[in-house]
Amino acid sequence: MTVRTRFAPSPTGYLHIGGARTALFCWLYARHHGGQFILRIEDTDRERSTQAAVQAILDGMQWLDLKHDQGPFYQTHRFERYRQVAQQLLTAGHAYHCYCSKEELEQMRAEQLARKQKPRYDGRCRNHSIPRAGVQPVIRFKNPLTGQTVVNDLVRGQVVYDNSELDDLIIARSDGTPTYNFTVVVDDMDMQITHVIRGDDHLNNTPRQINIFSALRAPPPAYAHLPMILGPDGAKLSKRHGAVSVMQYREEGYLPEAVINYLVRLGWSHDDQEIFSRDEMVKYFDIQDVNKSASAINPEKLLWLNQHYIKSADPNTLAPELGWQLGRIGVPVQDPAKLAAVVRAQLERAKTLREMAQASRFFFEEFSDYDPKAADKNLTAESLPALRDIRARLALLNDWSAPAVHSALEAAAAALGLKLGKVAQPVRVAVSGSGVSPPMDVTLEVLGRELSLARLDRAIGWIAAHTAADPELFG
RNA sequence: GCUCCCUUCGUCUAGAGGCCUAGGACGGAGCCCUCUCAAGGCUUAAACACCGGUUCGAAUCCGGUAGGGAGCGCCA
Repeated sequence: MTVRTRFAPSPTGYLHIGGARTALFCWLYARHHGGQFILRIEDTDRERSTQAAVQAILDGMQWLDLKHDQGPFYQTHRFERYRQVAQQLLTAGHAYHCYCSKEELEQMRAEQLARKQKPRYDGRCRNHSIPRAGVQPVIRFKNPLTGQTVVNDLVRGQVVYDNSELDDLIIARSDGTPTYNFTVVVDDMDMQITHVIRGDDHLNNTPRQINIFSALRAPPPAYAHLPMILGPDGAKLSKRHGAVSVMQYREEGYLPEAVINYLVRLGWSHDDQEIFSRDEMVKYFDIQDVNKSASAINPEKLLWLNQHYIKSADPNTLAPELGWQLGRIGVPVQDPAKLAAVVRAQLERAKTLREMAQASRFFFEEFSDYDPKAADKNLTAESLPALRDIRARLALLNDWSAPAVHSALEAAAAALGLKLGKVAQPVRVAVSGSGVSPPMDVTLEVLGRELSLARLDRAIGWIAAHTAADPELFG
């Protein structure tokens, strides 16, 4: 029997971290066993489901490179099938019409709560359901009254429920549309799902679903309920911290490889390994190794992984993403050929591509002002000779390369009897406008001769103007 | 309230009765390297929720307590 897993989101919002992790585990399990991964859109709630949300989910999965083998199947396209199966249950005596009004049910519920009981349908229409004029009945599933239902969960182990705890759930609303616990069973059965891997908020639904399976005389799939993902503060995920769209991670400059690697280690591990390639994940992933307890998101670790993947990426593949990030912060990229070189220069000093873009503005556009602190410290009368000297040496270079620039910097330092830093730092401020940049030699190489010399001239002029206006500097 | 689930450093985790003086990773601290920022290297602090039991021996097994979570809809 080939393994078939499914990811079954309801399209009421974007794909967030929790959903992505569920999708990843489903995908991994299928891949690990050479099986198939099915995407199913659970859109029976027509009020809340939107096409935009479907697209957002598809986009998110594509960005994370989680390809499904079949689907997407839409539950709204299968209403005829659900009607048919509901009828089958009715005929076989496993379901019945219930004419209770919503008000009646609400009252029942309130009374039970008042008596400190678990709210549940008391089955008053189960044996004598009396049609009421003008009332369209719902269909309820006849849950077994006695005995136990055992869920052999692949991550939780054996979980036993008394059937007396379960009530007769509605499988079709009065307007004829089917409900969640029913459509899931029909779909998992029809789509021959072998392993249901989902969030553990569904654990309590599982015995009901198993009972429907038996009424349908179909074998239930194996179940694996994944622990929740919590926000960094250990509280439930919220939009403030993590329950954001996975696409927002792209916008913030994360690589999909980093997000996937982060997610796979949330609730799963393989010895002490932290970094996993796709192939390694597929090879090692097993549901047995999934943890039972919820895990909190650790943004620092995600950042660390992201930096790891930035460092080890091919600069050429990152170049377009950096270009995109620069565009997002309003920096025009006239020379896309420069992007890969900038990536190479910044690889080790950016945790996200957005950070990289912010730190790389000066490569692509003129800065308006020097960073005041950096200028105060480095663009001074004292540094003027060094700047003039290095400017002259650089102008003479016929090989504008990092090693050549480096030699020039060293020569200038030696000639003036200064440490390298005393020459390099003023140059850094002159060409980048700030006190932080990649090493001077590669920065100048990437910047190019023309821009480098122009910015040195600008700085020399700036110092002249500012020191002249400030006699104190001459003591 | 009822049912079900969970509990190892701040966080992610290793650990299936002796290999545990509890290992790794992120983050923290310190040192080294260094033209800035990083990256890198080395060092270091930091945890078995609690109480009882079983056992020669328990982070590991059992029971209870406490804390946290989920579910209980004509939502999914």
